Amino acid sequence: MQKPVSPDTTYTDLPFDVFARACPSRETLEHVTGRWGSLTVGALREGPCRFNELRRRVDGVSEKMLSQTLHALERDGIVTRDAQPTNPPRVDYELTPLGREVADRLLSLIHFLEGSMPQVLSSRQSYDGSRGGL
Amino acid sequence: MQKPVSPDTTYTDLPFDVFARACPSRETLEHVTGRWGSLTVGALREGPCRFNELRRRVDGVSEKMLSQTLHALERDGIVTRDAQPTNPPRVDYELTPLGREVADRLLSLIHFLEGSMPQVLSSRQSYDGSRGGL
DNA sequence: CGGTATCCCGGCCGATACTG
DNA sequence: CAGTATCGGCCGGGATACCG
Repeated sequence: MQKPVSPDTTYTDLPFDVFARACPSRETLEHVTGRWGSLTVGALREGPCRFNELRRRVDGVSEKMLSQTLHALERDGIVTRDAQPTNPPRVDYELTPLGREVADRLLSLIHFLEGSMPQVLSSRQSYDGSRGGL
Repeated sequence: MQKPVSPDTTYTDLPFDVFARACPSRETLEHVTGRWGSLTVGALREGPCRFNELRRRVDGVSEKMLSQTLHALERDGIVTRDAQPTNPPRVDYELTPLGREVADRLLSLIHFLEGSMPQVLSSRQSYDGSRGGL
């Protein structure tokens, strides 16, 4: 799966291949598909959102992890952060055009999986049953 | 994002919503998008594959993690395992029809991200630059 | 409201050794 | 070849406290 690479070239010169250990695309994929990354990007697809509203959309995320997740996504250019210097402070997060493309592909996967859960749960039962019965 | 749920119903009666904390679809999403799950499913899209061949396709994965990942995916009905009782042993892994659908959506995301890496890397530079320069 | 700093535990994950 | 078993570190991530 890895493409050959001559020793003195860097990955930035080459097509990016996520299957290669050293490729930076692997980091971005992990930011986007990580435990909280996928849900955060998916939730933002519904529109711009403030911090605590986002926390409510992504059920179960802690302040710390949401903050970390948003910083990583902002750094990668998936999300923009708009902080207004008002009191009380108001910060809006929003997907970039790049982020919207990512979100659409992610949501396609998410919705497909949600729709496949009956099949998945049934498969789990067979698997667990055949193991327990041996 | 979470849908209201009356106390005495279980999630299996309801549409599955990955944004709700207790929804089992969240586990499956994590199996499929996890650090090694996404790469394993993506690699298997190229066709059936034996264990060590798969290890080579997914650069950097350990035996232990590949084994764990494959078990979780098999349990969820994403991957089939075909063990032939020969010597030396030969085991082929293959995507199920469900797995192929998942893989296509995953690869759509992966290929999009690979193609967006110049933009991502440039965004990272701006982000890091504006932080370092303050 | 919208965060950051600190503490700390569980479990992810790599390394190694062993089995059939 | 295709795994399983065990050990240990390290870090993801929750809880809490605190700041502007």
